[in-house]
Amino acid sequence: MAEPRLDAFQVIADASRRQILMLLSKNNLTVNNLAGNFDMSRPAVSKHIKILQTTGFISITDKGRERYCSLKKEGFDALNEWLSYFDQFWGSKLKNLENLMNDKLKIKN
Amino acid sequence: MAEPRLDAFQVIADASRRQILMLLSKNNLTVNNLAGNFDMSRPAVSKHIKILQTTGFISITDKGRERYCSLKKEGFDALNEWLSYFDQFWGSKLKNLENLMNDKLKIKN
DNA sequence: TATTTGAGTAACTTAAAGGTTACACATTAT
DNA sequence: ATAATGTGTAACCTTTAAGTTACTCAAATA
Repeated sequence: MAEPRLDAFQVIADASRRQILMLLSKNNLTVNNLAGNFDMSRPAVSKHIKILQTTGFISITDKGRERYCSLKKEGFDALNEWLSYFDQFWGSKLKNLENLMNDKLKIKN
Repeated sequence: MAEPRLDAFQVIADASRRQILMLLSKNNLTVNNLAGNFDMSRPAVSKHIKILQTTGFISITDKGRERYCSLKKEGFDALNEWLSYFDQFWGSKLKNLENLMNDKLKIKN
């Protein structure tokens, strides 16, 4: 992969990386733990992890020969900021969340 | 370009497309208007516009031989939803979500 | 100590996004 | 009618992200 230098938008453009983030939102996992969830080779996952780390989406804690991955806020900041800008067009973000929840949870009052 | 079928995340991964959206947030512009803001050729811009249209980020209104582009909410929805999910980890919006849910659902514990 | 296990790196290949130029085709203007 | 303008499409080229296999190395285990 040669360690491409990607920005936050490119980082989340990859479905595998989004899946990694999703998995880490439920448990902190090692590289091998994560790799077990994918069809691709471990080195491929390893590289995705490196990208996620260098772009601030995850942090890694070494524990012996294992490396535990966990979500990190920093990487999401640029994305939140960008979306917030456009939210001006569609009303407040809170409003969106509200609509989203009304849809998802089918709230009846 | 052969009209790749991109998802919302891939759509905004391209800096030129983000720039187009940014320009449209200030004015509704024609294809040529937009192209004037870029170094790349007009056909290249034209293809970006098509991608933005087919993925619901913009809508286009024909006016004679001109095509006016304007922002469209739909395309942003998937992104907002995805980010909202991860916002739960950083608490900033979790508070809002909680309040919202307590309000809407009148959760009793 | 020898072996297995977790993980990173190097070298290579492939698929596809993103650009270009050339062209076609309406619509508008002269 | 002819020319100019706004735009889309086709064919092509280039770059690069993303995958692979093979290898190395350090830490844990037998």
